[in-house]
Amino acid sequence: MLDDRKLAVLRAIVEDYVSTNEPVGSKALAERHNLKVSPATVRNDMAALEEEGYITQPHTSAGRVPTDKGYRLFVDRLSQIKPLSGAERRAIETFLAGAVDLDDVVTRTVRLLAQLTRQVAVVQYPTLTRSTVRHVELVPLNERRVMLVLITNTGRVEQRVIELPEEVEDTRIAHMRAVLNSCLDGCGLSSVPELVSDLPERLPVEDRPAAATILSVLLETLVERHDEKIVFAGAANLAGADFSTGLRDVLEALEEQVVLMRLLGETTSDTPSALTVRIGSENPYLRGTSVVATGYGSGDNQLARLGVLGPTRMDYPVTMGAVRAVARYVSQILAAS
Amino acid sequence: MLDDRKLAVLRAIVEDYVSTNEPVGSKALAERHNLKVSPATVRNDMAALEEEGYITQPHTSAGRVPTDKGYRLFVDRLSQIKPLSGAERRAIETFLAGAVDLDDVVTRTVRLLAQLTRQVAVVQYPTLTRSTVRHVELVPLNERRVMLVLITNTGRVEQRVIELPEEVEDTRIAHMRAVLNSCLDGCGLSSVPELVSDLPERLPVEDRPAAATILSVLLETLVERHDEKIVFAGAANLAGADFSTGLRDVLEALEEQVVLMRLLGETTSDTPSALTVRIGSENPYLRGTSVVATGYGSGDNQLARLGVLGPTRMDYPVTMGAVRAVARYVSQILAAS
DNA sequence: GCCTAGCACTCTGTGTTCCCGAGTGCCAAG
DNA sequence: CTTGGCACTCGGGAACACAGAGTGCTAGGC
Repeated sequence: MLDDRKLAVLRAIVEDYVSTNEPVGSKALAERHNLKVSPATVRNDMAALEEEGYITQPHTSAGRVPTDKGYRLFVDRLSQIKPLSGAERRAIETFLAGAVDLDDVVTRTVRLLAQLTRQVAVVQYPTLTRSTVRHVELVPLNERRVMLVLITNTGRVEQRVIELPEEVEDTRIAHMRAVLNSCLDGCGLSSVPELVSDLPERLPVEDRPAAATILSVLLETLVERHDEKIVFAGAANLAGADFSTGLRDVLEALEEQVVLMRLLGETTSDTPSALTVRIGSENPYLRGTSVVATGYGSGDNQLARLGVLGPTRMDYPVTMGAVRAVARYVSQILAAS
Repeated sequence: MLDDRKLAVLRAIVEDYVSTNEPVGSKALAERHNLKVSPATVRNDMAALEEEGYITQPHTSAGRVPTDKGYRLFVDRLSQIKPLSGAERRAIETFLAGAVDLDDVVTRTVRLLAQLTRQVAVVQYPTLTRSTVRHVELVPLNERRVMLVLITNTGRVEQRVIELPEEVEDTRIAHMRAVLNSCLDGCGLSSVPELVSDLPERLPVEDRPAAATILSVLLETLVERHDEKIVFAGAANLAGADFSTGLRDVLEALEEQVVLMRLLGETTSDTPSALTVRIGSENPYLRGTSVVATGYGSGDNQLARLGVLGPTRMDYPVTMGAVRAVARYVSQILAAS
């Protein structure tokens, strides 16, 4: 039903439309890509492609434009991910290597990706799930308050100020800290709740109310910040593009963590580092945009997702190449620290 | 030269133009605001105002529009800051009170301000300058690496992974930590450099190379993050407005920390909590936008700045009220923690 | 001297019409 | 199955007219 030439025509349409932003007609197509057939033949193929729903025409007599379905076929079967140039690779490497902490890694990554793709980049902070506890710190602020600092092996630091139910001396706080650390050091975050459950019993009776308060905050910290935090960059790149849904909707979505999460999607457990491409109406919200995303993280320890968001009319091969490359480099950086 | 009625006319023009977004003519003006004079008289006044450069007309025979100079006069002499409603005040209070740490305070503040003003809100993280050291932590990661965590009294936490020049045992690290804390606890960040200068001499000779490395990173941390970090929210509010300079420029500026800093401006030391209003061409970059900003922080300890950025055509009284109110509440919250 | 009414004038924005050209679909011939 | 030819469609730009809002100016009234 769709022979090779029809597929070639579809590929040509996608490529031309992406680069020119204008509906592409049969004549221009036959010329630019040497298809060795006449415009009339191309027209027949186009009619077939339109019949099948891969392309459409904005108005009766204009050129053709790919549909979401057309882009999908293009991405799946007609294109190859385009690798980055050597210069780009080196630039990425040196830029990311300069990061001083996790925050910095994430910030640099998101900017880098935005610049590289000229789209909006989105990066999710590594989740705590598979991380392990590196250190727990209790810093007395005054008699009734302590600051809880939780440091994980991914370099993440969580902090909470805790109001104690009663005054507790510094030495007793120090003791609790020691107990906490001996108990949790190196343990996976997911196992913290059970490890901690019988902990109050190992403390003197008078410390238990304070300990209970501290522990409840600790557990809260673990679940609350699970994988909530997402940052984006490159909003300026939206200015040029036109979205079927208004620009406003896109900007609003970018500031809604929840929506962004849904857009980035889940890392499928079987193929963790595979690129996910969601085109137009395939997206949960924001039907008019496409999302290219992938998981990243060190080794088999899949941590979080990153990707870019842009108009459906996007250079998928290049974008996919950039997303994949950046994800790899970030994973390396994270594994090294 | 500018009698009371002319000023009233200017005020009316600004108010009408801000609310309707259309050049305002003499007839509509005489009707809506009961000026008790005829359109013709208003026209004469308008001609005078235009002569002085307070208003202008987009084309011959359209209504008048305020110039930057006109807005300036309006803000300085013709308007009063509009206080928030009781409901709004309560909403702010409860929303900010729910914050769990400094990050959260800043995030909530910027979102709140964006929603309240329907503009882009910008918040600078409290600077470290006047902060004091609450605690310094050194966490051994392995034989050659430690993590430095610096906690300040403003609830800020800075962290760095440090590569040591040689292997150092955990007990020696613990000792360094103790020395560091005894030396720095409670001291102002600005005094850290001198306090730390003779510190290596108080350590055993064999620890000095490692200590030097750690100290250099510590000092770096202090200067580097000085007042660098700025966040914004509410970019979606830009979608409706029209800027003389393109939307793209505004979005780009928002992602440039340096530009944002310049836009927020300096806190003038004599009147720290005064509202700064920069209108259109008064701004260093982004000549087409206005910025309403103010310092915030606890008590006389002025910490950082926050504000909003929007089109020159902005409801200044309301915006100024919101900025002032939010700054006050955040200052309270910070003082309490 | 200031305010007002009237009037002629100048624009912008909008609606209409017209036409060109790109692009199509279809048909018949190779 | 491919190709050339042909009639058809429709969007978008140019030309044009027109109504309406708003102005500046001048002359008269308080």
